[in-house]
Amino acid sequence: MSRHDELRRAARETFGWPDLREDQLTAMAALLDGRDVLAVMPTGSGKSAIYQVPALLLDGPTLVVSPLTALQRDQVGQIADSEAPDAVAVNSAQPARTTTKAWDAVTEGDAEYLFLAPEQLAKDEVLEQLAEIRPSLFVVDEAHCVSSWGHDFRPDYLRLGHVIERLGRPRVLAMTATAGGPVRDDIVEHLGLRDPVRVVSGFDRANLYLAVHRSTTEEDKRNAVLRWVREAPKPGLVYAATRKDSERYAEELGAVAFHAGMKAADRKRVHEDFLADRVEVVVATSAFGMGIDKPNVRFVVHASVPDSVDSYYQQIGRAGRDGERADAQLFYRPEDLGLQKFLTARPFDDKGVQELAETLREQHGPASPQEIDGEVQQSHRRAMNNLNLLEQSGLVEETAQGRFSYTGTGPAEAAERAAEVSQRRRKLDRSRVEVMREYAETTACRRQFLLGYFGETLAEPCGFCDTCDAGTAAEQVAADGEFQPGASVRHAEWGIGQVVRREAEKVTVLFDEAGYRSLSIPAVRERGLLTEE
DNA sequence: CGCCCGCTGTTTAAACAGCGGGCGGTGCCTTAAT
Repeated sequence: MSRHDELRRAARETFGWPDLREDQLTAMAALLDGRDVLAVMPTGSGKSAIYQVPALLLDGPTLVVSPLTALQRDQVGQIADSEAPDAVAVNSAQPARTTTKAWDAVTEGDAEYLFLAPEQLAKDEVLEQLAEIRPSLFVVDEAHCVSSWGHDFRPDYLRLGHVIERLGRPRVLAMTATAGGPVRDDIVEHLGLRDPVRVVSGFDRANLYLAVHRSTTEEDKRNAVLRWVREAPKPGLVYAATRKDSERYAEELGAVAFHAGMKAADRKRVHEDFLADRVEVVVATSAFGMGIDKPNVRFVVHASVPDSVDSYYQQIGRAGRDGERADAQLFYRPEDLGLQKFLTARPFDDKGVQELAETLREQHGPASPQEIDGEVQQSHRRAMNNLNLLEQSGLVEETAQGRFSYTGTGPAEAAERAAEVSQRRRKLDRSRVEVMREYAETTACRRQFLLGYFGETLAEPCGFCDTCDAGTAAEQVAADGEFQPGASVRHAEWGIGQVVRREAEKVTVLFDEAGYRSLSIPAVRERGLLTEE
């Protein structure tokens, strides 16, 4: 029996799925062959199947790294409802007794799927247990978190590559619905994927109408948001930039707020009420979203720009999953970009890096991250961020299984090199905010813009966005063939990059060092700023 | 970087302008105190 037939049969018999799509089969077969896989596929396209089915055919349990305990609970429940072998979770949100049972089930081979957050994998005793179990498949769900959270908010995401090594390098599957170029690179690099099979499928959401409303004053914008949402078909979702704003809009709209400052019970209730159509409109910060798979969301309104096109696309992707018309409306003021720049520009922790470097240098022999964490007067998050920075600076190396040593000279060098790494990151983050500006301000086709950002091309303006309606999209189609998306270019100051977007008079390039930059074509021509490689 | 809120001072004494300080988003996990 061919690999594909074998997979189809397992899918049918165990999960009751009548057939698998070609891209699912490609990814699954690659895993059976022992390859690493990066799957970038829209939500609702059966991403989970990609690990659930091959897991049945591989010896040894499957580890699934999942960012939220709520998601873990949902997925465990979903598998329990099928004929598949058992799934369990290990996290702090469940009673200790449940966790003990979960470990027993996995150790004795009674459970096939084990869900945990990356923070669990930062603990030595967890790694020791897992190493004995010898998992055959390592899955990173919502893998964009590696990039969006790993660099500061949840640094354990950036350490998963080491965890994979430590576990004897099982094959790895990284899955996400949204990832532009740098995010994909981040995932591949930090998970240490080896020549991964990349399965990337359709980004276009043709039933989403895309539009941007520009306002001059804050007050005008507020009123425009309120007016639009009041008149729109429901249910819908409004994204606000701050907690306070989400509450204010919610009150004015007679809607419900959702943000991370709320009590867990309240958040749970809002989530459930929205899914069950008991609440028509939720006004949320970016906390709301992951795990929301509701078919009939008629609009996603942004009352403020998010921090990147990646986030924007992720958020508007929650609208119109039933395929019916839905709206993605962005209410834009350039001033709102300031907040996103502030939020993505966390200061470099000079003292912390020095303390960590000093501690590492004085230790006897290589140490585990947990031991290093215990030696410094810093929170886990700070310590791991600083360890990650030192590692990216080339000053820390894994010199024994799961243990790390300092290879640099003094703390001064450490601080200097780590600051450079940190600054490069910040530049990229800022440039991603700038691309959000470009989206909001373009007169070209918005869909062509979004798809281009994710490396897909749409030959003609889409005819289903505000710029197409206004007739400006057609004017922005470049008349010549120079600097087309994908072309490699070189800039005197910013070095090597790749064209991600071309308009009639403008080109946007993703530079390896400087992030996203937009250049005017006349200036480029006149001063010979860019050369195609 | 820009807002909002609260304080000050002004002035058709109850409300309003002007100014400055503080604040702003994502979730694990842990453990101590009720």
